[in-house]
Amino acid sequence: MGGTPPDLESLRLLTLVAELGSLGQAAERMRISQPAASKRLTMLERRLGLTLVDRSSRGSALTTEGKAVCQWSDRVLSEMESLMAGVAALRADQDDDLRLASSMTLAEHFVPRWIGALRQRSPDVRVSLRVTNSEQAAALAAGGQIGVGFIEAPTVPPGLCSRQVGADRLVVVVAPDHPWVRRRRPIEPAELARTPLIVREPGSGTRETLERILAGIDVEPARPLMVLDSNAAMRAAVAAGVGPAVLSVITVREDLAEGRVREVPVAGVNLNRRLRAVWARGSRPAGAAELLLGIASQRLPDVDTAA
Amino acid sequence: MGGTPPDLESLRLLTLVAELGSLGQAAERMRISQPAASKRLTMLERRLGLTLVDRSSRGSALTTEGKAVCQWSDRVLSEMESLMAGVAALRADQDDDLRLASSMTLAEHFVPRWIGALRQRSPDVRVSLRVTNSEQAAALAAGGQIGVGFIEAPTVPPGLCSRQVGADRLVVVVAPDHPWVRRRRPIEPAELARTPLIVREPGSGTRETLERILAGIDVEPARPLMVLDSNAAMRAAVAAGVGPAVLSVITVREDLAEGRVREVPVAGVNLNRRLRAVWARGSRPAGAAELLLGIASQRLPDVDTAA
DNA sequence: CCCGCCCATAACCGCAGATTATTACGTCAT
DNA sequence: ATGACGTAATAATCTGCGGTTATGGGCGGG
Repeated sequence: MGGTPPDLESLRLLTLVAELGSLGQAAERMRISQPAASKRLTMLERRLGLTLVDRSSRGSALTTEGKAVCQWSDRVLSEMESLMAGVAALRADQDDDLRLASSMTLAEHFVPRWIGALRQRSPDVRVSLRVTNSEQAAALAAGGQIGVGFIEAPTVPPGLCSRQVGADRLVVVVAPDHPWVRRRRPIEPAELARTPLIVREPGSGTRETLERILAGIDVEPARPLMVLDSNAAMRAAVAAGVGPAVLSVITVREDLAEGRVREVPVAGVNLNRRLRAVWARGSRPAGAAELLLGIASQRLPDVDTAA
Repeated sequence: MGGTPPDLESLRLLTLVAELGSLGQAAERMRISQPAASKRLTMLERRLGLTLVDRSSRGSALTTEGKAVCQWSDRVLSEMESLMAGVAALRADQDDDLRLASSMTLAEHFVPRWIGALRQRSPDVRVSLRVTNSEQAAALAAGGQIGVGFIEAPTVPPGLCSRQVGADRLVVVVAPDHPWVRRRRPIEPAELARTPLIVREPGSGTRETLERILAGIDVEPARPLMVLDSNAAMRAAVAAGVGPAVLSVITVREDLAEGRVREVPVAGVNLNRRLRAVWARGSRPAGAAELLLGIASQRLPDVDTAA
């Protein structure tokens, strides 16, 4: 009764049944035969141990439970679509209409979604994406190799125009059993600077922002406890109790919500930062690039920037 | 070259390789043989058209592209985990330690995640969930049939204690080609009240909140244009141009971000509302219920409540 | 130098999931 | 009534994905 995760095709089928109100039509939309769809759905219900649809002789409607599962499925499928959009962009490395580069954080959470939205509206544009760090992305934008770059650096490098596409905040995180969790008052920046931390590699926007903050303090910063080149690795290291780290709240939102790591307040420094789209001064984005910028800034991501 | 979506097992394998640094160890963790893992990964790379891992004779490390895909995969897998947690809770309808009921909106976006976090920490608690509307959930809580209910009603029904677990805002949304999109000034509440709208069924928190707002205006409200009992159906109807609707910003965030629907500002009414956990007065949540409440309110969801 | 760990390839096989053909059930129009 | 058209379920069959075991080939450390 452990419950094996269902495959995405079945979930997609469920959403189609919800949308079209008929199992056969859903089957047609998926380019499979009607019996196949029927069996799949039965199989899905057996796997989940739930009755998802009411079959009547003039159509099928979702049960209450079916609706709930359908909504959760939508989210899974949506993430998968983002993944596919990202992959398509990673793959098309030439012969493309719009070249992008992005820092890790932005690439992880936003860029694939924007690309997906762009492709929905103009499906024929070829988009390519390079995932690097903020420094590299800015350099590529300045050099004209890409149309638009997405960076999270504290300042806009010279020679670039920019537009804000989101907001972010750095947080100090530790494992739930770390002594800092029990503190009653925020820690002081000086103490943070003296503590060996898990940090990203030089050139990353996160690292650079951190250094800029600690540079303002009259304390010799401690040597890094560990240098990692991916946010996921850092999250795992923090949760495993290796030590404290400073990370974008976006990347650890889930870990925080589920209690795998804890946030430690810091006194008196502004850890907010802006996420920006950048492009070479003089070459105003046009066509696909313009459209993408519109999508990206049309609705700024909701981020908790409050203390 | 359309690109078939990969199966979740392969994505999981990728994340395990990233975590463990070795294909063989990842295979072991997944309870499959090493050759199977090797073949799967090769297959995945062929499917996506990308080189994801650098195989060396003393381990495997992800390429830059591999890291990006791995992060996107994490999100897909995380949503699937939520789905499974939700399904497990829907299924266990008796013989359980903690009974929950939730409105649609909360059930869609938050409750499965909280349940998942709860199960991670104490895997042996049996949780059950009923998905209804706010009115029903509150009634179940008041009647003692459930331990905790999650509602989005504007007021706390009598006889219940509550605790805020999130914030939300209602928005007026229309299709991108609706005349309201072109307006330069916010629409007046009276005009909204006079317009036939797509609404949820009576008893839903969304409907109730809307009626409470429109009741404050000295205008006879128009009859509904269409009554639907699921947020997804409303989103589809709005996007299809059926008419305007008033929905939780949470449910339409993606549609807004990707331009499928547009938000129409409303003048002079407060559309914010609180998402609450409720329980019967007198029976303070204990045990699993207490833990879940802690998880839910430990970190309030980041929601854009600003105008 | 050989033994360990890593990964890839080969040959085999079982089962999930597709197909077509057929049955059964309701609704509606004639 | 009755047949036409929609719905979905069942039966029989087959293909191929994804698993297994067995084996071979680099590379590093004791």
